[in-house]
Amino acid sequence: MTSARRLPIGFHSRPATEVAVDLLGRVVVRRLPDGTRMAARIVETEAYERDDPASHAFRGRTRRNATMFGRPGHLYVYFVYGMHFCMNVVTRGEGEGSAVLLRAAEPVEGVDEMRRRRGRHALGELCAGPAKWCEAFGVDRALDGADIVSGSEIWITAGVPVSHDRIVAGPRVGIRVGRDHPWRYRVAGDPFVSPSHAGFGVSRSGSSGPRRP
DNA sequence: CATATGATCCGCT
DNA sequence: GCGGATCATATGA
Repeated sequence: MTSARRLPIGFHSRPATEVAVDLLGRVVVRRLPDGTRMAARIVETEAYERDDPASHAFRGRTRRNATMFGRPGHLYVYFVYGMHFCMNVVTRGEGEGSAVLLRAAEPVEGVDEMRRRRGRHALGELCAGPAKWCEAFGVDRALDGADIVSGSEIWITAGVPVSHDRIVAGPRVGIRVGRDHPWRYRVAGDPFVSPSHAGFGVSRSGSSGPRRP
């Protein structure tokens, strides 16, 4: 059965690649100011490590990425493409600039609220992508820096971890550098992952298929 | 101050 | 498969 126990600070205080794998199967819970609850099971993540040229933190601390350099166990939310938000979990330790991007999830609670916010009905289109998920959950700039270990706006419960033999890894998407690292993780065969891109997935012709973490 | 671009999504072809 | 939407951020003049 699913555990509703909240993940402790020690869970987040590890390398982003480790946390990204371990987050699969966990459940993100969102509580709106009016008390409405939403929850979704994580099926896809990406790790952004220290000294990682693809990371927002690579060129040092700025106002935008300041949360990434703060304490682990907090939410880093950023705005992209003039219209979208994406959310990350800060990992490792304060000042390190590591984080895990939450990319896709299976809706498990508050589905009607998600549908209202997304303007879409299909379950598989509510949280299948980082910006879609943020829209469904009502996550925006106001949640940048939120404490997910002890806060009451958004947190993560233990859920049911996914065994390593059911996890596949591939290159991250939407980046121009750092493609050599297979730091995008997903639950193998899960219908709620984000749409596949070139270079990731068994359906593509041979060259760079999925790998174990 | 000016400008290029992005850890995306959606609709159209 | 492709391009438009739409603007904060970063970087260079």
